[in-house]
Amino acid sequence: MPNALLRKLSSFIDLSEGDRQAIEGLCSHRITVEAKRNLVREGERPNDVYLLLDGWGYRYKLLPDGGRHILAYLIPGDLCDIHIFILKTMDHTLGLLTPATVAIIPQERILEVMDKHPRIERALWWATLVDEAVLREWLVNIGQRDAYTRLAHLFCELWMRMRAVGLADEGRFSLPLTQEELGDTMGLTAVHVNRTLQRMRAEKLIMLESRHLTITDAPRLVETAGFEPNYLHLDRRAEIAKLR
Amino acid sequence: MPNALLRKLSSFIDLSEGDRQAIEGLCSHRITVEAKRNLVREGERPNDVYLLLDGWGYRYKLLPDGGRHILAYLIPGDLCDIHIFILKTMDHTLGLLTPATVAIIPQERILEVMDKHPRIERALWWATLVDEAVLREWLVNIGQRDAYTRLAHLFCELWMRMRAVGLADEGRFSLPLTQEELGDTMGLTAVHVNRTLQRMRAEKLIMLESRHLTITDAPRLVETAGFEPNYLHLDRRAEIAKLR
DNA sequence: GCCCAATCCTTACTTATGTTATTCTCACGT
DNA sequence: ACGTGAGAATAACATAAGTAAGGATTGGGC
Repeated sequence: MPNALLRKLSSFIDLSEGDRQAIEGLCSHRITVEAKRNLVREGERPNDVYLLLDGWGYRYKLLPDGGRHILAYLIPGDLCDIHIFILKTMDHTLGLLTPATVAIIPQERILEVMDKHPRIERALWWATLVDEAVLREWLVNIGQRDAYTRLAHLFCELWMRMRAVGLADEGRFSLPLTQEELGDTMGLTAVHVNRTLQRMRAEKLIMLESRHLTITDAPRLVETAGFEPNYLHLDRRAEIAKLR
Repeated sequence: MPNALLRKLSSFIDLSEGDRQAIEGLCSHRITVEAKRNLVREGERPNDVYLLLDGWGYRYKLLPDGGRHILAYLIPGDLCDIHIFILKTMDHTLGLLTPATVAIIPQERILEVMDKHPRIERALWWATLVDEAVLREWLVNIGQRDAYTRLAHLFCELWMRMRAVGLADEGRFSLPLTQEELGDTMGLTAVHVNRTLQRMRAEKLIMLESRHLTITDAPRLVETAGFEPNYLHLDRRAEIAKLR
């Protein structure tokens, strides 16, 4: 299995053989973690950078009233904040949704590699900025769109991101999220997520079963979502992965 | 009038005299811009970094259906993304709400200063990461809280941020936002913002008049918002500006 | 001092989404 | 095979927030 980080960064910038080896090197210390574990909790200050190689992770905050809001999903190739050590403490929690393979990279290693490989440094910054851009788009999504459009938009985004790391064939990919988790992501209740998914199924846009999403009518899904992939900043190689 | 950026960064880190002068130097090229102008539009690729010295700015995205969502407010001392040049194009627009004084800093100047002054580099990263943390909190705000709590939370945040740059005395500060703009920020209609403000006034939490917000019952406002300022990462000097 | 436009406020009515509760369906462990 | 529990699916009902439209204020430009 190819290295997801390598694959992701390559879609942004051409890497030399040395760059590639350096990236492989970063992933050398791997651990496997069971589902539902937290990697870093709100209030803590991690010493390492985590890189997800396999499985799904997520960022979330808990509210005093027991609510939870999911802030981001991490798929293979995604890094947690490479500059977290500048801040005193985490303001949210980073957890795993599925069993996962995680590379643990000590701060110094990352800094050293970024120092020696300017292209990697640039690519890592790109990845960080894209994460932030995704956050902005989620804000728009929740703020401005109704439940149906919102879910459609999320599915389009996850589809594109999974494709970018080679984890979606055609319109089908792993989506290990419960309706409750989808609700906590979109600011909806699980009940309403269910209603909305029924409708999307009835209208033959998607199939969602046994933790896999199949997009059955991509053009219409993209259209109803008003999905514009520019915020993912896949520009350079985006041609390869055109929407249709 | 003191330099707002200097003031903000000082609340995070102790700066040397040299650092201070370097920061002052960054602000040397100033322009004044009239209200409602855009500084950088979606799709463009700016060459300079903008620093807001006076007035209010905001980031927003327009939707195909004519909707608008406001992603962030910029108050004096705030910078626009110092690494925007890594991405090919802006995925949102940066505009001004009021007449403003803006410092224009060429990329190279910023890079040069960051290179020569590691403390400034660190402080600028801190500012960037805080901006992102604010984005996350906004997502939670819109996703999980009702209109009343949402507005209360926004007011708490803006109050804290204005205080951090010395622009709020007691519970009063400039808030040049129309109800429509508040709505586009919180994912609400102007009508509902109005209703909600009425209620907040009736319950004596705030006064909002002639573009100024006065917080009349801070403890209750903070409590109803469930406001936890940790995400603003004001840790070091936060003691000075305790909530109550 | 007066006009115009923007902002604000208000009302009556509609609707999307939340709430609560019950049943259904598997996957899994013993 | 059997029970258990998490997740999914429904249903009836409640409510927060949206819509549309009009009137009241305000403040800046002449």
